[in-house]
Amino acid sequence: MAKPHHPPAIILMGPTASGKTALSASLAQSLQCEIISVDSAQIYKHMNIGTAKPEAEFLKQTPHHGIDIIEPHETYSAAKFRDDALVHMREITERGKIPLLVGGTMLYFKALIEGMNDLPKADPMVRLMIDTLAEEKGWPGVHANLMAVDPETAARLDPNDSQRIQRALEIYHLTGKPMSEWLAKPKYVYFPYTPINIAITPSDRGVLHERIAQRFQQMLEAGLIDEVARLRDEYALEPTMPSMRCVGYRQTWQHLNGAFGIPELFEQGVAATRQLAKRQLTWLRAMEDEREVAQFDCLASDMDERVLDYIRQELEAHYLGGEAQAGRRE
RNA sequence: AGGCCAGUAGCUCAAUUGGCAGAGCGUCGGUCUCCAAAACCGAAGGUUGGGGGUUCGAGACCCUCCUGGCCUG
Repeated sequence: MAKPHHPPAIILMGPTASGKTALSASLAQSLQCEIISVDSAQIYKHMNIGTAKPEAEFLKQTPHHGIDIIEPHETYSAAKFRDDALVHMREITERGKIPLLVGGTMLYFKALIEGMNDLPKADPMVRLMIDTLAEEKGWPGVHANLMAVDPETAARLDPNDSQRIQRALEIYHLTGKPMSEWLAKPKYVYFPYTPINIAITPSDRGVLHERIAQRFQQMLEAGLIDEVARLRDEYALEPTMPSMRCVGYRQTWQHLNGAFGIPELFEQGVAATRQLAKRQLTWLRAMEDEREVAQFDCLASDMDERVLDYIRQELEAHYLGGEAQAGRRE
């Protein structure tokens, strides 16, 4: 049986403030590629400063996808990302270019590459209903309800895990079947590409923390507070919306409400970013255990060249080496 | 110079009448199937400013020194 020779896709992962954007700009100069942003915050229009979007010039000279695709009051999901990304990847490949997926939203990477089970999409009405229930009896109480209809899922969830309890209950309400039953079915995996997995991680967390503080300071100087104030004026936003729960935006929202002054806004914003970076690094460690991921130190001065060398070497191996690659199948 | 107040985890602060030094935040580790920059779980961390004393037992009481703040001259 002939193995399919899938076209390449570069998977570039890294925590916030690790230099992904600069690296991708550098790679785009040497490779025929288009960029797909794998970032759950850069999807929002008008949220530019706090999400550290690439500069206009870079956006213009290299095609980008997945940036500025929804309004701040709208919602997105890992499943939508997967669908969108697969379309972009096919089109980019058809244009004879390489898709360069860059970002720090690790669940999106996982959803794209490993696929997802066929589950119903989010239903705002059902979620509202469950939220109301939670206000009455608390999440442990809702967890008890889940235990009655889907004991298997309830058992693996903490009684305070609001979002996952809600999701599990939502699936039950929508389909009449417990989530555990849906997850037991085989997962549809479709990723017809040869991934070149790259993780850029800091050899020294302290230095990353310094970068994070520096960058947040720059965001404040660039007008982050004004950006959020304007968003609040122009859109009917709530602090519970995903866009306003983004790192930096949540804290600025609180500052605008008078919860604290700018020094504390800085401290809290920086701390939230550090926590984000920590969770991203946890994801990366787990992913490295499961598939081949080349690691590079994002603090090294020659990171860009090293990554480019690695990519060229991988591309050659896949294309000239002939003997290739088993497609990912499960 | 004299008087008063304070000093406890990285930070902000708790700790009946002297009775096993705690919490929140931060930090670190982890979980993750349609909100994921989200949500959740766990862990580490202390010579209670130093030294001496009283006591079966001191973060607390006594003496002394150090540091910071306030008041007076």
